[in-house]
Amino acid sequence: MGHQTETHVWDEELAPEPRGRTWRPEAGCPVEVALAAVSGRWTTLLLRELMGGPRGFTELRTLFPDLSAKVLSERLRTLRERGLVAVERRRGFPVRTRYELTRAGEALRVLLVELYATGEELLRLTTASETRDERSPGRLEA
Amino acid sequence: MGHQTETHVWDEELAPEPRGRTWRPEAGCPVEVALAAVSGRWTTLLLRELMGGPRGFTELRTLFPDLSAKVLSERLRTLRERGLVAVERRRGFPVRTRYELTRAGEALRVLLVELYATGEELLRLTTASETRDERSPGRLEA
DNA sequence: CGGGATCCTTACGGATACTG
DNA sequence: CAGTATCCGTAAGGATCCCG
Repeated sequence: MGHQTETHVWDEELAPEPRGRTWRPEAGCPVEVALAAVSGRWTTLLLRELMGGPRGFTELRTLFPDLSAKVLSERLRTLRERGLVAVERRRGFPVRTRYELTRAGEALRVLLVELYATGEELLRLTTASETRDERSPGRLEA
Repeated sequence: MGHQTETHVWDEELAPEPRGRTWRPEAGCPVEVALAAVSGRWTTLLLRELMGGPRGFTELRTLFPDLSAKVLSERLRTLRERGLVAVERRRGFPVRTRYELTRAGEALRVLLVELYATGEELLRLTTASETRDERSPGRLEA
């Protein structure tokens, strides 16, 4: 069976190149990469906070009282591993740590803004008129 | 203790209004709403496909051979519950079903495009130069 | 101060089999 | 054709305690 890749018509906006033209969730697909970056509970909140500048561990704990130390350091480690956050440790006593976004981490700002905008749009569309089947009369192709 | 909400300086772009100014993952936060919409394995792939027009159940199964019937119908049900997808059933034999995006579902297109763009950017920034600490000398506030 | 180690519980995704 | 029902393994998130 020839794969459907050959015959399928591709939306140039949604899948401009081979990496996006996948038929399974592939780690190399840009969409998956971006989603992985912001995935996990608390992650977007942490990113939002780090967008305001470097923060310390305890500082973050104070800002997010319901976030346990374990999960916080887990999130921060993941963000480090993904190259989105960098750490700086000041020796001495007490120990000081600063977490800050890398360039890659800062690149997520646009996405966060878009997530917010889309979320608001969804809230508008789904709570305003609770009419089932929102589809308007004649519009499929713009 | 007065909550930090009163004293915290807010990024008007990241959190323009109270719903985004949360200190825990709240379901009402627009960012969470948007993330919930695209969350789950296979979800973005299904959305990408539905952006091209209505699709049938078996059609989707054929397009995604590695996606089991259980997970597919699970995803479709979730998307329906979130008001992102609508179903149309043709009676008779054999049964025909068509899944299509609602207006809310179509609103996700912009987000998918942004996810792709951000993902590519991340791939660029993290694979090109594998230098640790990507931060450039002097730039925090633009 | 800034975590790591351990344990537990639930949610998720996948495989298989069956039905209107 | 278009699903549902059942079972199962893994991973994610949280609670608690401990340590340099």
